[in-house]
Amino acid sequence: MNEGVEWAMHSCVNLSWLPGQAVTAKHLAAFYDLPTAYLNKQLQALSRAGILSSTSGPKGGFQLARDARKISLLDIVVAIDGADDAFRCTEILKAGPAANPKTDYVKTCHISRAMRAAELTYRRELAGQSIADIAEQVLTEFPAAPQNTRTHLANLKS
Amino acid sequence: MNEGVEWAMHSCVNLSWLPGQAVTAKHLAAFYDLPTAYLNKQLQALSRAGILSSTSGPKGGFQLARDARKISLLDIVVAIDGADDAFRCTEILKAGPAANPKTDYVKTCHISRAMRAAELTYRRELAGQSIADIAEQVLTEFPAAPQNTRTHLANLKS
DNA sequence: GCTATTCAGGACATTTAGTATCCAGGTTAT
DNA sequence: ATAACCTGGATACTAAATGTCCTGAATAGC
Repeated sequence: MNEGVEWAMHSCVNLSWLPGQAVTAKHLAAFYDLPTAYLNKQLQALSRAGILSSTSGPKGGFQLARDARKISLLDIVVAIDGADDAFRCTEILKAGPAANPKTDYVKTCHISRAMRAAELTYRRELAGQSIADIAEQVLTEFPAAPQNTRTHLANLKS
Repeated sequence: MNEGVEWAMHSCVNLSWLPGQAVTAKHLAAFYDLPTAYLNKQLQALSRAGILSSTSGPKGGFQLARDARKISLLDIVVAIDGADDAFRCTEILKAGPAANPKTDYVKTCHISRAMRAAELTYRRELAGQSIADIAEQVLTEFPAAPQNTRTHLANLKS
């Protein structure tokens, strides 16, 4: 899985501490010492997916496009890593002796179906966790986290 | 995910129709028109993992090393694709302002934990499906499958 | 023993995906 | 007007997946 997924999730949690405030890619990158230009690519992907909204120009930057409770971890995985399953059925049964060229083996092959079922439980689990859930867990463990994040980002001189 | 996982699973189902009989990599590859040398690599991995047993020399080949009910889809995924999670926590929190160098963020980071939890449901699902389960499903739908597989493999002239 | 068959595994080549940088162009606050 | 900032394409580098080839070891049949 793309490493950008991790960056995107942490960045979204950070942005959740600053609702309605635009944060530049440069600041988000500096927070974890990430390559700015490359993180920017991930942020653009989140923006295209409607997870973040971006504003150009001075005082511009990124912010959550909707309530953190409505942004699931799955949303971020799909935005950064794509919607494809990890296991891709290439329908090798079509090359076998009992093959029917008309059959959609992605749907009928029992191996494909078992792998797909596992993938669905994975996605269901990720869909059930929101950025707000993560933020709340962090808040419980580190009540100072939001303020710390805000002051640290504010102190990053552009 | 490695495409060899799909090949390995189908090959194991085929081998489950021929208990106690060695089948060569060449024959297993010819069954689905797969590259012999490369499939052989996957079969070797299954052999190293104790899923298949191999015998050298004429009349040699591969066979299931244990009862198909004791071979889960997860066993095969791990043997071919490795045991690593799809999401790899790189502990970017260590580079953040509230970092504690002593902390194991793979275990304490809530994002890491959420991703890990999803991965576990995925693995639990795959661990609950055996090659025998798949074979049984195929048998129910296509009662002639075992015999067809046997005769087809037998007719593949070396 | 000799030979043919087959697995074991290392070396290598090719292709594809992930990682990363740079720049030219458009937007906007001051 | 200028500087800050996002957008997206072009490009380069690296790592992983895919695939081939070859040598060596084991073994069945003669």
